[in-house]
Amino acid sequence: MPVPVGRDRLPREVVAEHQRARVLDAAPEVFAEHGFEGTTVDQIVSAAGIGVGSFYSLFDGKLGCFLAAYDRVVAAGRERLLAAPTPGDPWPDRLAVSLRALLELVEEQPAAVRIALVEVHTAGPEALARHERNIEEGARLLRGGRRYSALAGELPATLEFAIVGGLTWYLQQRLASGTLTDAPSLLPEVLEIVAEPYLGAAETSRLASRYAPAANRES
Amino acid sequence: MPVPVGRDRLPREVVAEHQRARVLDAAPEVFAEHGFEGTTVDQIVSAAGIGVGSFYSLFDGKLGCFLAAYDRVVAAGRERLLAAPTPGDPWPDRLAVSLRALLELVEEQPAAVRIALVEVHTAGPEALARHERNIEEGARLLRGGRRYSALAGELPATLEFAIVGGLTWYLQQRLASGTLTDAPSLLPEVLEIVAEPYLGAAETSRLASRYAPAANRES
Amino acid sequence: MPVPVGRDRLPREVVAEHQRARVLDAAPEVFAEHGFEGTTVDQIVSAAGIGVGSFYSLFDGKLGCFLAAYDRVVAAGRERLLAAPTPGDPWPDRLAVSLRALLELVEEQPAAVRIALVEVHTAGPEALARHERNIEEGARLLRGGRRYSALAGELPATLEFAIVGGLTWYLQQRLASGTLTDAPSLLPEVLEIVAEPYLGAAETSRLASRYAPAANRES
Amino acid sequence: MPVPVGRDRLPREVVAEHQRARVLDAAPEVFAEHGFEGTTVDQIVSAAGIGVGSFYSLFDGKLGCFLAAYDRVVAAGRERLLAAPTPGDPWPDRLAVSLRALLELVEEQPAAVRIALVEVHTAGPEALARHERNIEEGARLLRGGRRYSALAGELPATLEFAIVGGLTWYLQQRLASGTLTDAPSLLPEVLEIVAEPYLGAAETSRLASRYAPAANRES
DNA sequence: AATGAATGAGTCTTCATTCAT
DNA sequence: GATGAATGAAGACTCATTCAT
Repeated sequence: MPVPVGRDRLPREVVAEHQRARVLDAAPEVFAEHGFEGTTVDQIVSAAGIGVGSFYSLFDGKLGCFLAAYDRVVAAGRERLLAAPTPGDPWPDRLAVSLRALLELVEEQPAAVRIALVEVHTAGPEALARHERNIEEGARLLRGGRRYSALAGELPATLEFAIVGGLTWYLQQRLASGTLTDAPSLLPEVLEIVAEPYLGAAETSRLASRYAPAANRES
Repeated sequence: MPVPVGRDRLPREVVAEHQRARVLDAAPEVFAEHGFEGTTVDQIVSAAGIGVGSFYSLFDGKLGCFLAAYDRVVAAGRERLLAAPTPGDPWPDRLAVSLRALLELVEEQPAAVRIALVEVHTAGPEALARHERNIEEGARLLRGGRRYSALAGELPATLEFAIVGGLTWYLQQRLASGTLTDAPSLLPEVLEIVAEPYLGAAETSRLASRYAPAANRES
Repeated sequence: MPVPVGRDRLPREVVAEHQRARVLDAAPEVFAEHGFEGTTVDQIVSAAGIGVGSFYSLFDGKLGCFLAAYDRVVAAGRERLLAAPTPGDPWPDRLAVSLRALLELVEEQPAAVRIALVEVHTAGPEALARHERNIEEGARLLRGGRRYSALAGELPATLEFAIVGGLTWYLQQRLASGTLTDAPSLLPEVLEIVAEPYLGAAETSRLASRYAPAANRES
Repeated sequence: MPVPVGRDRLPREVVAEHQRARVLDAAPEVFAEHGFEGTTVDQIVSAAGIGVGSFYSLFDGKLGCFLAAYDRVVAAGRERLLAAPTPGDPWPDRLAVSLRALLELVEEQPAAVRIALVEVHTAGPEALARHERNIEEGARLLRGGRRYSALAGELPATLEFAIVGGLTWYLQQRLASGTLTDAPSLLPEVLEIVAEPYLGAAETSRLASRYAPAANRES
């Protein structure tokens, strides 16, 4: 594989991207800890190990930084949830695998999840607008499950929003209480919230025992 | 000029209580509009028509005022929800009537509902702690419905939290979009979220048609 | 003379006005020393002996303070120049007396004169606009002298602006060089600049010897 | 590959000088638009098409750049004003031709004139000192006209400063108002300000009609 | 007891200057 | 030699809280 001729195009841009990445890596932790309003730019730059000046050349102020971090967190999460399931599998299986991936994400990056679900509400109208678009996308994906429901016709139009809300609440609660050491073990409960309205209790239970780790199957 | 003995022992306290009430009446509107961090003490005292000095003799700072307003709003809401149903009635009917009362409350005092469900997340750990206690109380009340469920044994332990989360989300969404002109008509959907896990689809539907206003029964 | 009934309406407003006055007294010195851009709000509040917060409740920022100081300085100057001459006197005499008053003002309050004539150019468009209006007023007043001129018809339309410019320049120069210890003695030169175009050299000379202090007549 | 001896001894210096020239060409426009304090180094280097690093190796900071630009502008202006008149001609004619050249300069390079006459006041003491030296030189040149004045003995010592001040003011006013499309046509007024004190009204008028463009002679 | 004028710590942001590449 | 990314000191301004009247 031939290396492109030319001395070092990379360095400059790579470094810039690298710095942006450092900030976007550090920002969620800071925003998650203090909230959007309570976070100061100084806290962010300290955590990222850059100067204030660099921060302002990298982002359009504190809000710009939050939005960028939010977008990145959401993009990474979407990617992960969509990449997890095997393409040809039936919807219930794909849903279960995606939710398991979500739980793993929550365990690995609680701060990222927190800014995507909680802090986004406090960062002004633009953040809220983006959040709503993302929630709607989530609801749209979920709605695909209606074809698997015997009760499809009776399901209320806002079901998906209620599900997303319930799920968010559930994760938030776990996040806040700090008791989230074995996230994947929560899969049965999460499936209960998300899948049961479409598949019914019995099928949901079967799905849970198929995808939950062994440790939980015996409970 | 002799002052009548005991002239204003009462008045003083009464006036103080009256002023506290004025502030607690005005505060939810202000906090709901600007968020906790975004609200200034000046905005509160202006809305309440008192001086800053009085404010600080009445409350322990901005946070103290928020907590007091939150407590009052929650107490009034609990009172209302508990007082609405007829004591001897069966649980499903009492639930439906309470939820209808909740929807009326949302319509009448959206700001109060908003600080109780949304802004409370941004007012620091003490606010969060109180909120969690209240949510737990709500979940405890709801849990009483399990005895009516055929599936009682299979219901996940966190079901009630998910329900509260879904309900909160649902109300929040409606609140934010500003389209909440006929709150009581939402009763069927709300029952779907709250009651269906316990009573099943059929019974929930029957409950809805019994307590929803006529206008919606025909839909 | 009966004192108005009522405890103390004065104090509050008097104090407020007093503080404003303190700032407006101190500001010209600071602005004159560092220029508009070079002056910091901290320098102003230190000089005035108040806190930053008070400053911002008194004025609409640094520019607001400058404009207020400029207006006050101009108003005081106009007042002084207009009040100096004896109403019934002929124009040349009134002009001479006004100019003598101006020179006294320059000697007493060089900082005030400096912000009115020099710094005003660096404080943005609003300051410039006000300055131009004032200059035009000065030119208008001066134009009254044309009726005393034998050459009235031939005088260029912009004569008055050139005179004001020349006078400004002259004062500025003296101000800048710091050699302005006996301002009134400059009256003959100032009359030369301002009055000569209207009255001619001979009459101007006579005017100067009539209004200049004795000490200079012999030179 | 042998490099030709002495290949680029010149080029290096030439390039440096070339870059300096590019900056000094661009700087007046920038300083004239934003004022000295309001101008950022970034604006200058962007306009000049060089990097910040180069800027700092070329000049001693922003002030150094301004001073260099000021000097260059003044030198070019002096050159032009001195080169315009025919050496052997009488002083009044040489003055008229120089002033016409000045007006052409104002029309061609308003930004240069602006930094030389206006912005120089806001660039600190060193700039002011240089400015004063230049003004004094102008006054000295002007003073040569006294020998042509019948009133030579009576002319005040500061006449020349007042003339320069009046002229500056006049040009500034025209520059600021943006109405300076046909600068040479202003020659009669400018002569009125500058030459009349020496030559008297009649001779000044004759001078104007001799050097003003035809279009104005008929007025 | 009630008021609101006064305070100043703390925030976001800009920009002249340096220095590693 | 030239570049521009990085720096951080410094500025304008806000607002929770205090305290003299």
